[in-house]
Amino acid sequence: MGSRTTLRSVAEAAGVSTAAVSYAFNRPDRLSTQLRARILAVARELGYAGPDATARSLRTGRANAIGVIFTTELTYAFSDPYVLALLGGLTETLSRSRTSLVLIPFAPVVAGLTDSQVSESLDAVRRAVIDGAVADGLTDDHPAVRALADRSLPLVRSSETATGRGVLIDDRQAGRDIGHHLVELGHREVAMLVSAPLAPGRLVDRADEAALYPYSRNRLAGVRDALPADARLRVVSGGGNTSAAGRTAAHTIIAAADPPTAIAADSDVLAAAVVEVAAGQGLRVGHDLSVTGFDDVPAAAPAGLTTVRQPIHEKGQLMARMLLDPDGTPDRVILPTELVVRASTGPAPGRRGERSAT
Amino acid sequence: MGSRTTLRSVAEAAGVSTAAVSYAFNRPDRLSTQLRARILAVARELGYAGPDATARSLRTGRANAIGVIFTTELTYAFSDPYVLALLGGLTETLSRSRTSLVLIPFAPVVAGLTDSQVSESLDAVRRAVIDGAVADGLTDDHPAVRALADRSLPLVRSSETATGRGVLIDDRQAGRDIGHHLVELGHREVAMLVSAPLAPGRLVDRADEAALYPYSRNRLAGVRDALPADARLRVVSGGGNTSAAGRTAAHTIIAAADPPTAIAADSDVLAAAVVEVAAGQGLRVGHDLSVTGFDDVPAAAPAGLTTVRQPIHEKGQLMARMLLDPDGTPDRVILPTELVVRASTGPAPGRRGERSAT
DNA sequence: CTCCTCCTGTTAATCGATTAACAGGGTGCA
DNA sequence: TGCACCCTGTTAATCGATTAACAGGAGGAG
Repeated sequence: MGSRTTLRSVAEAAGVSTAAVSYAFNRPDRLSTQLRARILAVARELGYAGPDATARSLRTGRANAIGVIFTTELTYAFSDPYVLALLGGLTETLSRSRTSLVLIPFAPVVAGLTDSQVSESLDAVRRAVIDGAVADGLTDDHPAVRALADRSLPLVRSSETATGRGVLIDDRQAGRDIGHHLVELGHREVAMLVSAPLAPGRLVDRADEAALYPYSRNRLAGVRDALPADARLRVVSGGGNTSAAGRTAAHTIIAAADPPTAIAADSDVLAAAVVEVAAGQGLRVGHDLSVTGFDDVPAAAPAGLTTVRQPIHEKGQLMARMLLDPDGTPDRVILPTELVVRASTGPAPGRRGERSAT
Repeated sequence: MGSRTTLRSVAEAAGVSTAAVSYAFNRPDRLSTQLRARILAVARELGYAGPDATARSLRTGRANAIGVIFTTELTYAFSDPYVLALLGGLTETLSRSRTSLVLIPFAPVVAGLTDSQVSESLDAVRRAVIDGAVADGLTDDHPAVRALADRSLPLVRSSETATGRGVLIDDRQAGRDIGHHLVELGHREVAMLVSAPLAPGRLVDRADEAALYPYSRNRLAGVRDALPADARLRVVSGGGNTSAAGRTAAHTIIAAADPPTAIAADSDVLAAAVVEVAAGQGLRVGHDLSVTGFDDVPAAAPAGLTTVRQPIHEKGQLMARMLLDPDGTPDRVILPTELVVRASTGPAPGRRGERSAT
């Protein structure tokens, strides 16, 4: 009376031990059919729906859930095709083992956060009842990653510098592929558009490069590798990887006194924004201006976007599997990428026909 | 040694009570600055990252998380714009209170599930460590909803028959709005395309109607209300609310011996698929065939789709707020909808020019 | 000098389960 | 008859914290 019904109250009402009630719900074979039936009947009568989830988690040490950290505004995250594909892969694998996915919010790192904001944000990370977590695109020294590591939770990362487990792609090689493709087409004036926590359109100098996401840095390095000495590469911030930010940045680039002949974007979202702006300015994409993306999201093919395909869905599946079955999976996997050439890239203007063999 | 470090081991190492350690982490003001510093130092030394999340949840009775049930394949869910908008609204509000969102998988009800499949699926629902849950588009007698109710967790629904709390729209009125619009345009041969757990393209008879989602039934009833006696309405299953299923259904409808002049779809996704198929068959949408959708998702405007706008994002925000602050929010809210007329609807063929005033 | 408060820290009950170890009775078999 | 083994069910320790109630000492007011 008064207090909620628990395993114990059911046991008392049925005149058995709490162990018996527990077995009635968890191990039917440990009890005679009649006793189990009686216990279940008493439970139903008392409105007892089964063992409490939290208590069970505490006792068994399993939460049946894994977490994923969101450092961007969650609202935006649900419009990012990369994130969606990753979530799709994760949940597909998780749901097979009846494991939930916990979306953990962390204050977006738009501007610098004060310490107290960070520690407040960390609260959600610390309080999350999970068996492991996925941190995609976060550096080792990100507060959330650190908090997770401190909790000594199994962690899967997508970062190159992964300590512990990771599923990654060779961003630098992918960058080279893009670079070579553009160079082959005769481009010597290239702009790289990276999503970064910097104002969209802003020119990224060497000092700023530290602020870039690790994958951006690597892709950038790859593009640099591929460019010959006589080529010029400028790096421009695309802001938060949204269409709007991409358009802003695209305008800046295109309006420059000496615009590039090719723009290599960090993501298909940004690339699509560039294509849109370019078309709006009367430029023929693939002729007057070449544009490349990254990821090969579903929208890339219809848009005719040259891009690097990475198996995002599989990445999510694999990350989930690594957390569910640590022993049956490797600690580190590098997934293949592939340059997909479509209509958005073509010979550099003024050099048409010069395309070198293969 | 051997065992993980806990609040207790820190207390012992520091030579204080466990209460002191707890206070050091949760209530700085209860301890002298020096003692707190000493405890924190000892904790750091021992690699103690703070109170265990699960134990804390058990003791305080708060999980700092709310759940949302997914009955469709999760992979698909992340491509459904309605779901994404709802999730966006939910997470936006939740992240402000540092609350996580738990995505709980439940076996998709494609075909009939066996009892054991259902009870296996229910496991995730029972084990979810949450303070409340959102069940969108599920009937009262859905096993997952029942399981949640049995756990006596606060529940927010979007269903008309909501027991407890709910955020809903007037689906029937929305249906009437669509019906009136089409009737005004002179349409008398109308097909309603509903997402339902039935084969796409299949004609839905009165018996099948019980299998429709509640919102579909209500929208259907609304359309029926609006149609005059001389009009004919056929109901067709659009399957699982995907483009692919929608295209299949669209083909069936358009290929019929006596095709309708207007197709009212249950969702913008289905409507867009219809438009695509119709265009592919050389039909001019808005002239030869009128098409309406539902939701007014982002893609609807560019596609020129006539549809009913519902404030999905706000719905999500409100649902979250209801769970976070039960006392400060009403039990039941009906959100407004609005018919948005665009180019996909026009006068019925053979009646052009007859459009009645307003 | 006495009484009252405030400040710090401790005691101990409690949240709601799981499960290894044990025990008693029935069966099967030699 | 004796012994081993299987079936059922119980005992009791444990998972890792939170927090109301209490207590001792310091300082202030009267």
